[in-house]
Amino acid sequence: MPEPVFALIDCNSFYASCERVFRPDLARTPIVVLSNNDGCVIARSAEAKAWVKMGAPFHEVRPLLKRHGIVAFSSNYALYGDMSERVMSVLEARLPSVEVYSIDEAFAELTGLPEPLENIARQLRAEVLQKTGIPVGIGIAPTKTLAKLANHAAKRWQQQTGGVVDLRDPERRNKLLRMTPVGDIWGIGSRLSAQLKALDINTAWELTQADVWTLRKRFNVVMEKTVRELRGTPCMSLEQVIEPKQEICCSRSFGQRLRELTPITDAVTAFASRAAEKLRQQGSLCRQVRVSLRTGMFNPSEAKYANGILCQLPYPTDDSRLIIKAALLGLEQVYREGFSYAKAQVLLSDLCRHTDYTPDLFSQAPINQGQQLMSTLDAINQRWGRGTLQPARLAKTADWAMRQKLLSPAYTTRWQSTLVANAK
DNA sequence: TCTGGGGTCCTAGGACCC
DNA sequence: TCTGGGGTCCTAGGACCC
Repeated sequence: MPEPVFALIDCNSFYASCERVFRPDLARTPIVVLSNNDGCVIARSAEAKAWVKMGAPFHEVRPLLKRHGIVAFSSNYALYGDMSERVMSVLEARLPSVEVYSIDEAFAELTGLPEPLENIARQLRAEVLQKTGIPVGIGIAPTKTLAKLANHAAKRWQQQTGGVVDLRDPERRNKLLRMTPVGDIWGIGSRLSAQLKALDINTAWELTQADVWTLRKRFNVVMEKTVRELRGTPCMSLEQVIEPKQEICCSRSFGQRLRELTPITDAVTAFASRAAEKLRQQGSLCRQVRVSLRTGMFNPSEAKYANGILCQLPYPTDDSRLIIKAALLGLEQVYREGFSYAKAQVLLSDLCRHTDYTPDLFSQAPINQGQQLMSTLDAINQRWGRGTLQPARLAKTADWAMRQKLLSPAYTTRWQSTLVANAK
């Protein structure tokens, strides 16, 4: 058996790069992309990174953006999702096994491909750029955790490396491990990093030198796997099968604070409806609906309140109407007068596969009732764009709708092409 | 007099990721 | 005025059973 080789392919400043593909005039202009509601900065082009921190509240950095000529965009997930599919198709066409890990990252196994792998990676990089306009970095290593690290290095020393780093050479690996802070490792967040520092483990290399069993006892198996992977022993494999999600969530901050129950009811109806749609998309049923509601958490002068409630459904279902009904019953119990609410969430849990569920003889589950209606609804919404058909109770213009003042056009979607066609 | 112990299931909460 | 959204895995501890 040949030693396994993993690659991590990661798009550079993905959301910012997507915006730039359709705005070549901004090729050298620093760009940031904002979270929903234009709340905070969630992506920065390379030039913007020097000036703006990740997660910085937009309203705080606004003057700074202006001062440095940084252009801001509201997030446009329809666009990013579409660009992501294009990038992944190129990878899947070229590589034998690909695991799409997130919207902008994929792992791949390069085991057995002809050397030098670095050349394959460089060609791949060029092809993705040429076909999609998106620049990527590629890390190569014997484990996923090390491939992540290699990818970091490829981005950090883009000029010197040409965006590709192969960490299979132990000497090169140790050199990099010694200069990597422990908190930069995949799987070590801020909490664990602080705890490790308290044990005088500051760099990735020091972590590889620590005793695995002690670490396992002090932390958990995840930590153990991380350490073993850093030492070069693969503990994680490529996962190509997409498992159905175990929870489905739809949550948004409102565009403005809401005090009255009515507009919040509208929002929760919309969130429940969207969550039910996702549920049907993956062919699952749910038994539980959790609704939660909260006020703003940052402003000290605002009265704070946060509460959630779990509603059991009488039988597993994917029917929007039942899910909305349960969510609204929950909302009534959670809502208190006198607060300014900032955000609501609908979470579907205790899921099972549609095909696995057979209602027993005496259950109250109606067989197939509403299924026809739901699939028609989904078909229309897929054909004409999300929200074409909605629950009747939803108002046309919503008080809760997001603020997205800086949204780019939907360059790539069918809905947009229809609009353009009509305009002609 | 004496008040077990082991296994399993479930849930909440903590930590992480992008 | 204004601070995202959507997930996963692991563990501890309680409930329950025998």
